[in-house]
Amino acid sequence: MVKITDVARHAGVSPSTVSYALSGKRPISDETRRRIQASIRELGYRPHAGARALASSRSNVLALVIPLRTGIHVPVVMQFAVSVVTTARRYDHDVLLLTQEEGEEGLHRVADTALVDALIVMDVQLHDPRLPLLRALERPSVLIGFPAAAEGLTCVDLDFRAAGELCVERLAGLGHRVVALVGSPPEVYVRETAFAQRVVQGFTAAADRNGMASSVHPCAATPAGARRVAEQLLREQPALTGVVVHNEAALKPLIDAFEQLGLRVPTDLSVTAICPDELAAGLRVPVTSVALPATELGERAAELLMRKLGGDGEVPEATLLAPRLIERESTAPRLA
Amino acid sequence: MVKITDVARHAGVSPSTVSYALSGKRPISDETRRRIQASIRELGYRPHAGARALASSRSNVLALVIPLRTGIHVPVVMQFAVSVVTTARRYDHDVLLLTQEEGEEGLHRVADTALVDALIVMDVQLHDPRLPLLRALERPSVLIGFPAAAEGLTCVDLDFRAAGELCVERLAGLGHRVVALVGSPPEVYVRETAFAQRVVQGFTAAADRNGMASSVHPCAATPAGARRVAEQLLREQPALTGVVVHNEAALKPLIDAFEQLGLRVPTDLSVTAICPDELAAGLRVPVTSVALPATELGERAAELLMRKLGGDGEVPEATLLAPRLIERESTAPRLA
DNA sequence: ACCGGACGTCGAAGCGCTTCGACGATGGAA
DNA sequence: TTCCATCGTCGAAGCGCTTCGACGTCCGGT
Repeated sequence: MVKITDVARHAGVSPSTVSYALSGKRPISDETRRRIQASIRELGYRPHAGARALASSRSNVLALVIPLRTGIHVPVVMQFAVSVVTTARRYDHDVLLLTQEEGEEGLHRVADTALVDALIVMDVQLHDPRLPLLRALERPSVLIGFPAAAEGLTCVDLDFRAAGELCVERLAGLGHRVVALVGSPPEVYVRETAFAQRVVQGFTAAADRNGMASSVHPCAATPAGARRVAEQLLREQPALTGVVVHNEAALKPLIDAFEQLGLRVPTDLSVTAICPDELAAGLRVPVTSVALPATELGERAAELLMRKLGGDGEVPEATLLAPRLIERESTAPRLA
Repeated sequence: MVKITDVARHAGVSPSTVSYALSGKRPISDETRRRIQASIRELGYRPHAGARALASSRSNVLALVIPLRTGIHVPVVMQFAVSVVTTARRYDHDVLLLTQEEGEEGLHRVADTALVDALIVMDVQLHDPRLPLLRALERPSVLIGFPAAAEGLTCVDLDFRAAGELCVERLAGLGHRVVALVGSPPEVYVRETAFAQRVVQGFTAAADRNGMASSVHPCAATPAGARRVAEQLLREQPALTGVVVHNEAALKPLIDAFEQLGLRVPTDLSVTAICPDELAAGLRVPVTSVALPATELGERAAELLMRKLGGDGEVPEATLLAPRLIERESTAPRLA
């Protein structure tokens, strides 16, 4: 193994000069720097990660905790992970992969051994048991998703409220006057995450603002549940022409149910959804939807972390990404 | 930060004794060990990863290179990654995530800086440019997939030949006498990977062994291509009752085409496939299939790597996992 | 002409851990 | 009883890097 002293000798300088030439933490003359760089190339020098970490107390590694729970859309997680890795590399950092299974002990381990400099935690629950730990940890972290009490934590997520609004605004723009939100299963509104409620808020606010008649319907994540909701809507809201779906599992069966009940999409009924793009695009009738911007979330999370590590002042505690609606074939102007 | 000297002082021993108590590399009396462990718990000691890596030249981190190319099934990659992480943890190792994008330079970086002790490389191509590097690297590696020349490399993969055989044997067992293999797109047989050819070999061998009439049909990965192959099969092989599909993209359109042409699956035609489970199980007619055992592959890869690191003698260069066929609804006995 | 500061470099002191050699104590073999 | 091997522990020497303080040199300001 070629080490810094070898480079120093080869370039005719001291090891510290090589180090400074590499880090730029002190001025080095162009001439010297060039000579050092030539030596580095010639000898194929690579600084030893462990030694560097020990001396500088910086490992240049981030931890990424990925969820394992069923129900989350795998391609989205993957997209996110890739985006984090790519972004981290731009800042000369690597990414250590942890599974949620490791729990708090895992966080402790990588943080306390100084294996990583910082952490990104995905799939944060409303009352996540890891929160106190993340607050107490001496290393910075960024969460994906918003827990109930986010004070003192840096969080990134899609702005679900705005997403709800956006779906409604789109339907309003197409002339729809009566809309319904088909939401997550009832239990989700209680436990898990706050995002479900945020969607409801946005949906309702936008409907009110536009003087639309609106209603909200939690929906079980099963075909039968979707069918039930579809029937109920037809019965109770005969004037309904616009639906917003925030329930991945129910989206397809819901559309099927509507069509079986005699409503064509988008001719009779316009549908928008908040769900992964692949899901929306892959249906028989591709659905106009607001996607979860996994790549952008990953990038933001990594960048926030780098800023925290850099000590560039404070970073915002909450980052909400603006939703973007992708027009597909499930929406149409309301028939006069 | 609490360090080993703190623990040593607290326990009334020397730092080296603490180290030996932890590593077990020298005998330590029960009494002393207990005292040390109590001190560790009480002080909350965690050895510094960098220091440990520097002193022992072992980082206890594996690199995992995941593919980004489109066309590979994301959930399978994810399953694989999780499995590697889980297995690595059993051996007290962590996993650093690299994307294929980093290429050879990335491998060099993590290996030469001693950031990782060993590497797992997924999605290996037939003539992968990284092979010479992996051979030359001072750190052990395991490949997922078989390149053209695998000498000197440790490779793990599904036994695609046996998978082809298994599909045919199943059809033979159901009484089918005339079978066809609908394979990968023509270009795949040239470039990319050897697995396509292995499936053909297995398919043909098993058909011959069972005295079946058989034919092989490369197939473009498009609905139109699938349709074309279906039509051709009906025309040229009127007695055909069994099909093996080794082409993810063509599976669904192929079945659709058959049914549109008047063949019911499985009544008139039995179909087996080699493809990810989710795909096979998610179709209108769930398809009897041989799955890619991602979890087991990940576990095997990690375990092989640990053995190589442990220096427990030699490990086999090639590990082929036995295929397992999952019975679904696309196969039935041949009608008399 | 003189002084202060920036520039460019060096030497040395660690960072926290592992590991090697050494050494007394113990115990079984001769 | 003597000797040697083993056990259990210690001290010291690094592992390869960063960083701090120091020191000459050069330059511009006064």
